[in-house]
Amino acid sequence: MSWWVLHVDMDQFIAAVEIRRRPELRGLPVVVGGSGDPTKPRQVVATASYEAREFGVHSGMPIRAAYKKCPEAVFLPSDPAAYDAASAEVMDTLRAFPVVVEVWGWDECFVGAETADPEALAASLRAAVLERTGLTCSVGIGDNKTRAKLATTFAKQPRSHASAFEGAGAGVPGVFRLTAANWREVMDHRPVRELWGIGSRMERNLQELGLATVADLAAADVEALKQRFGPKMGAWYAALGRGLGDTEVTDVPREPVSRSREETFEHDLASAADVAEELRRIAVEVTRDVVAEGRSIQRVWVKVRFTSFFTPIKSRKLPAITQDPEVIAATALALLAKFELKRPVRLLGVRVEFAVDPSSDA
DNA sequence: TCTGGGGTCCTAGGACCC
DNA sequence: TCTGGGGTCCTAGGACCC
Repeated sequence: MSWWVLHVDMDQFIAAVEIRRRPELRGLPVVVGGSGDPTKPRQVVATASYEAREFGVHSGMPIRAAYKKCPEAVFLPSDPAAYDAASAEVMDTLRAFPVVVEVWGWDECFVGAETADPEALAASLRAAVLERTGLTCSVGIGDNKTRAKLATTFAKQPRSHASAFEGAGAGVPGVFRLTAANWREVMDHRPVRELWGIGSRMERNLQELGLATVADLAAADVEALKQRFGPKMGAWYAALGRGLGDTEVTDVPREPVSRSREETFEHDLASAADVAEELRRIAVEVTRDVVAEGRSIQRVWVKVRFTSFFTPIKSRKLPAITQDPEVIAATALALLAKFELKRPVRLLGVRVEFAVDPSSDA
């Protein structure tokens, strides 16, 4: 028996939940996102079914672009409450096993377990989720979170790709094992961008240091990385290249530290009065959300996106913590005065940071 | 086809204090 | 008159993730 970290990731989760309640959609291209009206601008795809992906539709793409690529697709509005409920079904199913479940979002979690046969456990988890919820998932098996999370991407690939790897993990559909034993073989030649935590900007930065592949990053001088990216991030990137990561899995949910609301307007706001009015409304709404959760606020951010997509943010710490929507609205408006509002506004957002809850022992 | 919304964490620079 | 180094708080900005 030894400690394993599994990463469970639902397959096309949002689309799958929609198809589950409308079985007639099975096998059709389905695109979920925004209001469900594919002719409306300023909305993006949340999830596309595999059939829609065949047409080149993918999440993050403007819905109007998806409509151009695949006009015959079924376009559905996003229904967060339904995804919340389906997610809870999945997580409860996993918690019925003698494992630790650490939820990471609607459609994924880490599962920590003592087991002699992680592949058998992964198969049991997948079978139970399918039986209880009608939804399918893929499972990455790792000796830490970094490797488990990455393993899932291989678990989702067509078997012809995944089974091309030698060593542990190949053979079982929907499951892949990535550990210290096969890390180099699987990852060395891959671009750093495939690592969990390296985005497009960091890929470019690393490129400038001559680090293109995972093997390059693994062999890089840690001090040079710290010099360039700071003490924490430099050390972290070096570790990432070697597949090192956290082995701890906890079922204690993390306390949120902030909450926000933001809104992209279908038509840009051109007048200062309109901007102020909308900002006030959003500030009051986010305060209402926070108060409903019993939290107080100690800091306020205001985000403004202009038509150019330039998106500055201003923030202010409050002199005293508060739950008063009028204080938050007044603070947001005071912050708004610090922006140069010379061009039309595309988006407004208000984020508030929670006051540290004295009852928590963190 | 212009580019959503909701989060977290890290770094840097200036102010201020000792 | 000029000289220093360290620590902490605050704000801005950047990067990542789903």
